[in-house]
Amino acid sequence: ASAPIPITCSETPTVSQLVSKPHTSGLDEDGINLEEIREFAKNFKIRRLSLGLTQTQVGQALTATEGPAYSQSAICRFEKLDITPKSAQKLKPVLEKWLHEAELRNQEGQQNLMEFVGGEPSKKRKRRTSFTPQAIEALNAYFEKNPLPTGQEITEIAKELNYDREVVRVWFCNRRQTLKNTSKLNVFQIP
Amino acid sequence: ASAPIPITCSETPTVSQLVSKPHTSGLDEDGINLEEIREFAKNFKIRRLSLGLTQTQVGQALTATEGPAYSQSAICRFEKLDITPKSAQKLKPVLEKWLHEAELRNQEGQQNLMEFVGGEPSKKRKRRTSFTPQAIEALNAYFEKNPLPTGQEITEIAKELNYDREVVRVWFCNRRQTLKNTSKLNVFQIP
DNA sequence: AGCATAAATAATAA
DNA sequence: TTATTATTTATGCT
Repeated sequence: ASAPIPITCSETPTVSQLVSKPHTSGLDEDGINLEEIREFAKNFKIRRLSLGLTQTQVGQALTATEGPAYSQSAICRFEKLDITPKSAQKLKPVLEKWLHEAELRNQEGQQNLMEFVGGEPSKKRKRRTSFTPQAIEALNAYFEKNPLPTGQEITEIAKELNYDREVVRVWFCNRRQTLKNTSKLNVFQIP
Repeated sequence: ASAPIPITCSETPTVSQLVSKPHTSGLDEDGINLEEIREFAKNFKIRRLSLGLTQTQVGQALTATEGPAYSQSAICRFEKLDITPKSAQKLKPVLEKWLHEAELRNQEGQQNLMEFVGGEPSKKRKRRTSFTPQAIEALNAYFEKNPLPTGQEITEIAKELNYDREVVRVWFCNRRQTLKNTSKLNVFQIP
């Protein structure tokens, strides 16, 4: 059979669904200890944050060291237990081992950890950009014409205004966000 | 290893600048224990995250309970030690007391913590909007009537709302997942 | 002293 | 998983 087109989503429930069921003993039908996974997921997040690592960093580091690739989304879903028990069971030991190793490196020094994670040792936060009034005016004009420019258009705008492309892209993101918030404010609570 | 943090300005230096100076004993000229403040700031962040609180929540809660108002920026600057020793010294006991109280409440249950913090107990994360508000309203109405529509029903809904059938199908998939997960989202709840 | 918003991070529709 | 939205954190400014 080729190219099956499922009409409904998989019926396999996620860990968070199963673990909240009151009458299960903590083991699912495959003998997976859901309660243990829940505990670990909670703990994992706190330990990750204690190390000062992001979901993205963990995903990228795992992708570099282990076989399969792990995206930021995958780590996010594990922490929220928004995955099936089978997936969680498979991922748990990988995360456990990696995190333990990371903590050991961290004790040897922050530098060792960053080396282990694979990122640049001291990636600094980008300096906050100050747009000139002229640039803001121009950006707003573009935004009014099209609040959701394509990648090509962003590149052109950035070139025209002589700003970094990424900076322009983020400006549009934040501008959409701000607009959405303010218009919502007007809808729900008019002073 | 070198600390590339030049203190060029003539203004009062921040804690993070002072604490990184190699040959100070940890006490500044006013007898403030900078090392202790640094330790606390680091610890405060981890404990805050363990409680699942944002800087904004802490600031708002402090504003409500204590005398002076604290913005999210203020909490941020404290955690990063981007403040003068004098300010840090003043803020530290306030944060310490508040956080301890929050942790006690948390042990009594997640609900107690949220009550203490002052936020709405079950404030749901706003949903990402790729549909128009009208469409979402309609979709939710359909979903309430039947969260698991047949292929035929999906086709009809899609036609009615003038969206692609596949788009509507996926919306229901994600909607089911999201609903189930968000109601059990609380990782930190006491079993 | 803190607002406005740029940048970074987490969550999620597709 | 990818690409984007939603949320949180950080900082330039006055």
